[in-house]
Amino acid sequence: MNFTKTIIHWYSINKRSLPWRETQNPYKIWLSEIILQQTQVKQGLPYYEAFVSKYPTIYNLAKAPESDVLKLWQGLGYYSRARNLHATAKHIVNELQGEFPNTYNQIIKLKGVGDYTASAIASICFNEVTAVVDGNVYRVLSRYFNIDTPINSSQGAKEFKALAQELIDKKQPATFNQAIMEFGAKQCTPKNPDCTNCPLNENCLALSKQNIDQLPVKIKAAKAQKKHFNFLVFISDDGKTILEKREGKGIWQNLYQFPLIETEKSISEKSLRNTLKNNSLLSNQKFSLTLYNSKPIIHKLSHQHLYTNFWIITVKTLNTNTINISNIHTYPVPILIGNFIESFNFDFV
DNA sequence: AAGGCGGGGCC
DNA sequence: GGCCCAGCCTT
Repeated sequence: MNFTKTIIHWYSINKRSLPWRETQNPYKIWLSEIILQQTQVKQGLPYYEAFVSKYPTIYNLAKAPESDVLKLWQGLGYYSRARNLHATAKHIVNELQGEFPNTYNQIIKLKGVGDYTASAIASICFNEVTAVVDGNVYRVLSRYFNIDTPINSSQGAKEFKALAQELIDKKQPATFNQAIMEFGAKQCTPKNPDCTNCPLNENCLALSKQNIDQLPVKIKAAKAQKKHFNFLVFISDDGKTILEKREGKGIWQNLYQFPLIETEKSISEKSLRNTLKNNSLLSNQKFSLTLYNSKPIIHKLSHQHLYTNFWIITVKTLNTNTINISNIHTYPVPILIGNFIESFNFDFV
């Protein structure tokens, strides 16, 4: 049995039951694909359910405020996905009369949709013969054919796309695309793949050459930088605090945070106290300052390691950017802030 | 071509 | 600690 037939047969036996596999509705498929970008099924599944429940159609999503969409996305990461999702929903409703584009060439024009996502939607919803290439596909193909072209190079992207396009089942592109991804996720895993019980082990070139552990080849990313984040958790006598919206580029765009002092090195309480004396948010009032966490909370992002302190500052009154603490749970915040809010007992206020 | 962009899970 | 995950966008 050849590669394509074997993969599809394996899938028919081993596929997981997942909600987006029960539909060809382009809105739901699109939603699931955006959620699953760089995200494992287990992590994305509850978010998919929540979005379908709160926004059953693209019209519901288009009508929502961006802040609500970000709130529902909170904790999933890569928030540009949520911003683009919302912008694209509005675009389809307002400019395309609510009609989801139905070809790869049209779909890929949508904001937040690249080659992978366009191929997934076009094949699953509209039966177009266009092969998906995601992390799973890179791994399966690089191993089966023993290809060492770096997968995160432009040459690699072209090469693997062309190979997948050759292998795709022209009569059932949707099934093949989902099958090869599922195969990568459950059989040809990154670590310790179960090659002994693999239906492709007879002709897998990397296996015969003992190259499984070396493939796929990936150009290494730069190491994460360390930063020191000092969040100022103001609490006023009348139950207010300060949350600011992160504007511009950079992490957590359009999410909210406590006022932040970012430093190259860690900052002492004494030095922070001096800095605060001249802080306009305090307008020369007396204040008390205590560090909430006993040691810095290390929040690891792909490209930054954030050494974080939460400083509690009680003060009589606040004037700028204040919110009522009783409403704090309605703002979209990065999970680093969200975890703090959850663990810190604001109820006494 | 390279770097930015999250958070969780595994080893 | 490092690596990976149903990638995309900007520079």
